[in-house]
Amino acid sequence: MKEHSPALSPAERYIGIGELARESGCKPETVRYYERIGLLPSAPRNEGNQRRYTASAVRRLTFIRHARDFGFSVEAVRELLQMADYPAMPCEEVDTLAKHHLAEVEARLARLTAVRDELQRMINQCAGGNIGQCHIIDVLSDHRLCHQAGPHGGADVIG
Amino acid sequence: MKEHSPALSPAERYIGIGELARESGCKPETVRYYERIGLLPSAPRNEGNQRRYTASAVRRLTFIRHARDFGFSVEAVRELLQMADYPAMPCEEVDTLAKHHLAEVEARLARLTAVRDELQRMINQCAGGNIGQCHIIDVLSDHRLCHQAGPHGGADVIG
DNA sequence: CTTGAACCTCTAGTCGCTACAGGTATTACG
DNA sequence: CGTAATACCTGTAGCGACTAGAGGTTCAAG
Repeated sequence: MKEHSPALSPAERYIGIGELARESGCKPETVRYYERIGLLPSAPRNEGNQRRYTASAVRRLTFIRHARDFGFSVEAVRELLQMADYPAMPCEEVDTLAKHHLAEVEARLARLTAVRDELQRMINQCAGGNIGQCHIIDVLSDHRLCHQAGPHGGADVIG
Repeated sequence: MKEHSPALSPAERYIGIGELARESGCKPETVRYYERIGLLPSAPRNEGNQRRYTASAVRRLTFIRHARDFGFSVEAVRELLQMADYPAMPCEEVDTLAKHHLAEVEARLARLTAVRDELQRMINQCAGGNIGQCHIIDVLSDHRLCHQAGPHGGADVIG
């Protein structure tokens, strides 16, 4: 017996973790990871203990990957998935989550833009002499040479 | 004996890790971490085994923090520090490092901008009904609804 | 001399995967 | 049918750059 269930419609065709991963743009390890942390339900297994997936798993995983690509955290994706599971609910919460995320993205953009401008200034002002005269090292050594108002915001907050 | 060395000039005054951290804008834990990974040299200790720092440590740590604020990786900072230690060397390498980093920042900016635009579009098109009709969920479910050319680039690459 | 803040080391946790190691299952070919 | 390549399994450890906590010591002020 190759598959767990007999007589499947084409729409219910089972695929392995590799094909699922290919179709949704991630790696098998990541799929198993998502299962472990509960983003994907535990997949049914065939007789040889290998995970079998249907088209609905492809859809769910595609949703996850896409939301992750947009920069939503795994926890946010978890909430989005819960919401997506109840199509009759008002979409207010989805909207709120998306707006909150947009605000974060805009904040990061602002910081990153400031950093880019400052980096450009640093580089443009480097006359190409030796390190002792190098404007880049100067700026890094002394925040006052920086055109920013305050601190840039901490490394983790930049990216 | 309170301090390790007698008769210090005011410029050589010793401070503790807390004051160093305050003056350079990070936490004592981070200072110890930087020492552990070799960004800061092992600090001399007083008789009670506590780290004592001079103004040069403040300068070095400020340099580190500032470079990190600009988004340079710890490894890049390590290289910058080495270069800064040799002021007579040509600043070509510093320039290259900075330019390379600028290119990365610009790439991130481009991706983040694309994400912001798409998020804005998603949110604007949400009519406020229920989740079944929600454009945000639609876009996340189906990449074809996205105005992007290709994939956004993977979550880690966004920030 | 006592109290409380600051300091010490060591370990483990964060986030979102990714990469092994060491084994089993499936599949394609001859 | 046998074999070899590939895909899959579990479990654990690693990445980067810290951060947090436990459990203890030292310092500085009153």
